[in-house]
Amino acid sequence: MFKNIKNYFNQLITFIEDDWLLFEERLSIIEIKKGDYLLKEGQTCKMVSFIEKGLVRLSCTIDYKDVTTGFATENEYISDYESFLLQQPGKYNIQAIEDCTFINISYLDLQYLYKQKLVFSDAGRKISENLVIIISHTLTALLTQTPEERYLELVQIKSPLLQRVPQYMLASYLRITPEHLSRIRKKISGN
Amino acid sequence: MFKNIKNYFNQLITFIEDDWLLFEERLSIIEIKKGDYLLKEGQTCKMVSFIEKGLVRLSCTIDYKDVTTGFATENEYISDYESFLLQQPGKYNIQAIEDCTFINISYLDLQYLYKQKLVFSDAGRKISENLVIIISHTLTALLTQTPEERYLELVQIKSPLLQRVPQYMLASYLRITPEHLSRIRKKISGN
DNA sequence: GATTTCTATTGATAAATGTTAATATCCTTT
DNA sequence: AAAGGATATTAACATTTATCAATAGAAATC
Repeated sequence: MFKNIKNYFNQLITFIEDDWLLFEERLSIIEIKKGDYLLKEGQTCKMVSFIEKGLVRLSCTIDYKDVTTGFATENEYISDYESFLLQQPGKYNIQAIEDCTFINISYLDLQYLYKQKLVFSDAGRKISENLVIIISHTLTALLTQTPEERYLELVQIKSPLLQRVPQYMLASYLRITPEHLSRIRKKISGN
Repeated sequence: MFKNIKNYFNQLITFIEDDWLLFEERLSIIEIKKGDYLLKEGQTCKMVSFIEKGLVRLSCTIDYKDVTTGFATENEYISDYESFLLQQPGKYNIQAIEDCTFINISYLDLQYLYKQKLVFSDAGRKISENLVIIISHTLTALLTQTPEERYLELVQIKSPLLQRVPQYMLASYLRITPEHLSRIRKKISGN
């Protein structure tokens, strides 16, 4: 069951067998169906979820409209990090675009582990650092690219994702209307 | 000399006197003049810099144009985190908008400290977590607000900063042209 | 203090993107 | 297979924002 999450951690850090045991007994598993929510805005995010299977989107409501701000899929983490880290009510929804299986660790269990051994604090630091890299890159892309360029990069880097996400959600993520995305796609495909 | 940086850390974590000694002997001080660069794109960012005095901007070059992506001032950190964390050449410049004094810690010294004591790894984790919160918030703002709304928030939250930054840099940061910012300001001030 | 350079504003026009509405396509469900 | 609902495309038009050009204002340099 924990093969994927173990692989993920092995890329970051060296756990000995004993660390794994301590870690695994803190994990919980949740399954939800397509369309269902793992987290709704206004709730305090209690856990970080490793995606064992499926695809989710991160969204929030702006001017009564639902805006997709990110996607995450197999072997990635998802959480409302701001809400999770501050343990305050957050602004984000996490919704399953496909049936999903999550492996979760709660805030309290994580704090417990951080205090137990340096290796856990190190792992937490590295995961945070990775997040900084990922979010920084997203931010830079948004600051420096046009919608068309962002779409092209998405096609290049996350092509498999495009097949699994409805276009209107992609448009929302790219910060353009579905109509405009449709025009960009037409233009790219060669008028 | 290290009063400000100590205050900053005391908000995050409890260092004992011994920790401070270990920490302080790893710090270095750099001063640069207005207009000069602490880091230029293409270089690998070797350190994280606490701003003791002054004001800097983070920028990168897009289509031969210089784009401001962030500001940082007294009692904040600045770095090209992506370049720093990966120890790879980066895309960002750090330029002094005013004469600056930085207190720096190098990548290698930081790795050394992380191995010494849990408290340093914990501090590093918390700083990364703070960064995640800050960058996430910036990202969300960019995803969900119009240029005018972003300007108004900037006025509210970082009013002192506005006095110190030329308007064309602000415009670049808001992702609009200086002309457009000028029009927004005119409109807000009451036609 | 005059000159020069950089910065900010304004107006006219162009380009990009959004809005609305109609139609077409695809997917479910029956 | 038909019906219904969701999603995607297309067109006409509106709005936002950028571009270009000219001018005004501010700040640095001599």
